[in-house]
Amino acid sequence: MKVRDENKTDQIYEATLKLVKASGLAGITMQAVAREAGLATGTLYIYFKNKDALIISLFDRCVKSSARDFFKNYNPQSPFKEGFRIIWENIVRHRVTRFDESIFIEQCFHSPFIDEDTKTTLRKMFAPLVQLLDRGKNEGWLKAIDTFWLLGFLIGTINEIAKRVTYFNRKLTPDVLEANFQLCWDGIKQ
Amino acid sequence: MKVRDENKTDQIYEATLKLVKASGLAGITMQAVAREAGLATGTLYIYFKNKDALIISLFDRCVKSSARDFFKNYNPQSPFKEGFRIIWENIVRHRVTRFDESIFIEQCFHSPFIDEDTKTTLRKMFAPLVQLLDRGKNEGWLKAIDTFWLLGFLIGTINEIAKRVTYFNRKLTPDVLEANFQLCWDGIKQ
DNA sequence: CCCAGAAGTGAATAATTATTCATTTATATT
DNA sequence: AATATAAATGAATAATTATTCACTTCTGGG
Repeated sequence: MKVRDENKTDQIYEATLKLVKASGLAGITMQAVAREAGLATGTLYIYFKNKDALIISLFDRCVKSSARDFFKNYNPQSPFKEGFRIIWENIVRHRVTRFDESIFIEQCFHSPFIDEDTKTTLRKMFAPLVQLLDRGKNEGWLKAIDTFWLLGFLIGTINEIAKRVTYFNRKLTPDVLEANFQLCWDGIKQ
Repeated sequence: MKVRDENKTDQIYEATLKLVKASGLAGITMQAVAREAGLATGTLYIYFKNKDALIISLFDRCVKSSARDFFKNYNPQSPFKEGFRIIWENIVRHRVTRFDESIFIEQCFHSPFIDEDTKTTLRKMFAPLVQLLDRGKNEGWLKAIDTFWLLGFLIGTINEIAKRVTYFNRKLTPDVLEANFQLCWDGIKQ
């Protein structure tokens, strides 16, 4: 009996991400994904019920991958600024190195594939950062602005850093990282 | 002889923007656009050669609409901070009130419809802001960080403000505007 | 008030894309 | 080594969507 090669799931995911990065969700076809993954079209349907299932399942994987990376090495007990810097850099690095995932998530957000519930789940991903920001305000580090806007401010700048590194072929050198951190930090600090 | 109703072009544009906002470029069909615009499918082909032409033409209109709004009431001779505030607020207001256009431009950027040349054109849209930021650095208002990153920082936060106002149904009150301006300004200021 | 000619229509057709399935290939088990 | 069973294939089919076109509806000019 031939056994299922679970690597193929990843091959399919990576092929999809690559194509979405290159030409968006609108440009995706099952044939293109199969070709990119080096498989026959029919094979996709062994691993996924249909196109929707593939997209939704990949979306889920991307969200989990983000959640894993964002709070790596973060200890909620550590001093505020230290913890903040770790999370900030984690998110930046993740968005840059897995830019294809970020684009995919962004595109899914405005697509017929993802429903409102799933969007809500995604938003919960930032919960530990929200808590940390609240703590930062209590400890007097941060401006007394609604955490909702503080978080948006941070996410916005980080997303744009990732776009610029990718589109303009910039490197994420320590200098670049430091300059951008300074921009963020001076923005939110009391 | 029946004469062409140029309002229809706008009807078609608005219908497309509405649908893209609701379910992304991936979800767009000519039939859906026609239905949304209250026209027959065939009518779309009187006003546009085909789907690609519709998308590209709308993209162009959106870019022009942005360029018009971004630098409204801006006088390059006025004091730095004053000019900066005007442009900043123009962009925020435009992104919020024409959020559908922002989403559309963003989605087109990652789609098979828009080519590299067109993307380059779009990026030139910010030229007057780039100049102002350079001047701000010369006059000692801003941090000595590559204008490339200063611009990215500002665009990123503004985009996220627009997303949050829209998705979470917030109002762009003077308070909200002021708080977010403070975040941006404190970030970039020397 | 008629007519020419273009706008507007939507069902028919063409093109593209998703999905299936008969067949082939591979490999665990005996 | 033979068998059984599931993976893998890709051409065939189904479904969806873009585009056309024969026809109808307007309306400006005569």
